[in-house]
Amino acid sequence: MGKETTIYDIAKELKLSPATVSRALNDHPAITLKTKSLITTKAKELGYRSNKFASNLRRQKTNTIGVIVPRLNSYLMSTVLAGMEKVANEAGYNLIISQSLESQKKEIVNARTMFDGRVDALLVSVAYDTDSYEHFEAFINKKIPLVFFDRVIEQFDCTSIVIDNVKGGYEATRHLIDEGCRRIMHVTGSLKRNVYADRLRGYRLALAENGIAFEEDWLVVTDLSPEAGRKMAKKIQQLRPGFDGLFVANDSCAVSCMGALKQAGISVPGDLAVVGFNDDPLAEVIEPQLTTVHYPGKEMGEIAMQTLINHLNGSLNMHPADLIVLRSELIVRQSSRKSQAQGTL
Amino acid sequence: MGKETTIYDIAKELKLSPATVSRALNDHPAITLKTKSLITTKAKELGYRSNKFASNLRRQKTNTIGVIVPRLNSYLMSTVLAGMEKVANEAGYNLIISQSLESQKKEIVNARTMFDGRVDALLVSVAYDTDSYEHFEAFINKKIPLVFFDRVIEQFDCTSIVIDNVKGGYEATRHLIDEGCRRIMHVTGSLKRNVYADRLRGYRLALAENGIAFEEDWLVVTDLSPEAGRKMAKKIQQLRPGFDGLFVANDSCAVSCMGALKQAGISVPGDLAVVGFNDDPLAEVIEPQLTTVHYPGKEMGEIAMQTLINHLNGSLNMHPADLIVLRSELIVRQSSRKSQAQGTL
DNA sequence: AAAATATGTGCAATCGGTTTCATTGCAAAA
DNA sequence: TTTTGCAATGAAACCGATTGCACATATTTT
Repeated sequence: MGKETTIYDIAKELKLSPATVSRALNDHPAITLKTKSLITTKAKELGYRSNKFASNLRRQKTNTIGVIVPRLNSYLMSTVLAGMEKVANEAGYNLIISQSLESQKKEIVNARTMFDGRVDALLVSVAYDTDSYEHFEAFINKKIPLVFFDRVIEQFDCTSIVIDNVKGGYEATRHLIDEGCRRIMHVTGSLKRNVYADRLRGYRLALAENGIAFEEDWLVVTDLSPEAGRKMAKKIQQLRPGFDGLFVANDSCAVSCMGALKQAGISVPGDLAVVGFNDDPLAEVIEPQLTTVHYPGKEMGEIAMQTLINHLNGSLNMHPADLIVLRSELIVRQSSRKSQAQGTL
Repeated sequence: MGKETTIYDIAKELKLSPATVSRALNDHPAITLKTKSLITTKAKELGYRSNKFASNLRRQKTNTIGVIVPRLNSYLMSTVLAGMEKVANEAGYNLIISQSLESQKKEIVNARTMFDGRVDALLVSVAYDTDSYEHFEAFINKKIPLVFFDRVIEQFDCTSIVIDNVKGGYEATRHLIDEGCRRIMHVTGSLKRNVYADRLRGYRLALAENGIAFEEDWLVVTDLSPEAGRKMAKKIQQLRPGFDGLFVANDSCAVSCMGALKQAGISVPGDLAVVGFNDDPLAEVIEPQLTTVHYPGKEMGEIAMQTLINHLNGSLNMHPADLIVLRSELIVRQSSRKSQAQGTL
């Protein structure tokens, strides 16, 4: 609680005005080099540190960027955040991170908090069940830059950073078909979310393109949790030998499903070829290794943040309706290699 | 950029003073219920939101808690952070999160930023190579609550939240011995860090207790990355059949090591029993499933944050030298079941 | 009925930088 | 020598909420 030194203290000691001190510390061109060095030296001597509140209050700027994610503790999201933090930190911005825990209600509260906290910009990946978007309007109205990533919404003309989920879904399915699958189940998340809706679109596109008629009960909407994966395994077991392919929209669900299938004596890929999504480290560890779509999480975080910061610094005009699509690609591993694995069982 | 409404606007409209408005909005007891509801109604009508800068400036409090972690994108850390965020959010605190990327240099910069940002408190898990601690002294001097978790330092009389790493290391090693191992390699991280030093201590304790002489070259210090795990596998292969047990201080390293061992034709646990640490989801997925020490990450985050907030709110005196130790326990899975697995090979 | 005590509001200072608009001093131009 | 121009610095008004103290009513006590 020792009293902080302020620019007034520095000014008094040097018999200068606080205005000059402020300018010197901000490297204002109108101040002599000599005066500047005098002031910075004294500042160091007194252990001065700028009071951000005062500065923020005056300049109406926080140097803080808000991020709302569904959850912090998922491989994908923590990777994206790591990328964001790195870029933001280097650019001198602070990150306020909060998680919606997949609930719209909490997302609304978080958005409000960010708004009241006067963040300079907001980055959002929306929750599982979000279906109204008024809580973001305040940002639009106040022209606070708002960027969506991964799980985006088209409601507003905001910059969005995504991967090509249609392509990802298409390639995953197409690959299964190429491996000889004809009856491919698709396990996914809420179709309100672009990521899942688009992957489904890709899936259906691949089916159609190969003359396979899609049936409603090939599609299962779940919360994509590991438990959901285990439940799916049970279901698949009962329907046997209904399906020969399985495309799950998320690796952790796919992996737990594979584990349960294995226990049930169903062979992957022999009986059922499996493809996941995201390229979670789990995918490389499970046996057989999981074919999946690589998701460039860190790059997404870095690019989203960089784009935003460029915009905040005025070096780049973020056109309202910008869409940035990152490359993702299918990583083929053993879980889908039906053609080579026939002998396994 | 529309002009914000302030308490002055509300005051003017209602012909009251800003002081009254401020008090009403803060639920001050000296204001009539009638006046209060009048004011809150008008505030809502005008879309008022408090200006935190002004408030912070006046009250010298940010309602923000800083967190510095080695990295955001590790299972353990993202889980801890998820716990912290949850509690902080519920208590109305914001979290500023930054990562040191295991570098002391960045940790110093981050600490400085947190300090200048006037966080109300700071939570830290120190970087891999940190070996001087002056960057935290500023917090001590200014009596800003400083709490270490997981990777703690004894330098300061700060509250620390840890698990009993000695016990964890002891139980892991003891278990290997019970399973019949006599030559147990220990792969760990920097011994500057309590977590690794203590696990090593537990390891040696277990060896000593069972009359096994520890040899220097049983101990390998690495960065515990997956690559390190793969390298270890190669080394083990060369030394064969030097070791019959392996205790790795972290699951992701243990898992990648197991994968490489498997490829090299070394059977786990038949040839080599393996135990990891942390209970990463990977541990349950690898085959054989990895015996490991469960680490209550979410609880650690929640408890660290709750303790801190209680202290900030004055409801709990955090004695300077408080140490909170969370329970962790060995989870026995197949990777260490030597006694039952003899037949495998 | 007068005095003492509550009760509800307002005044004005304060928090610490930032910034506009002078002002001062000195050198170059007339 | 006087004027003009510019460079460096200062004075003071912000930014918006908080809060100690004063003050005016309203209520209770004597």
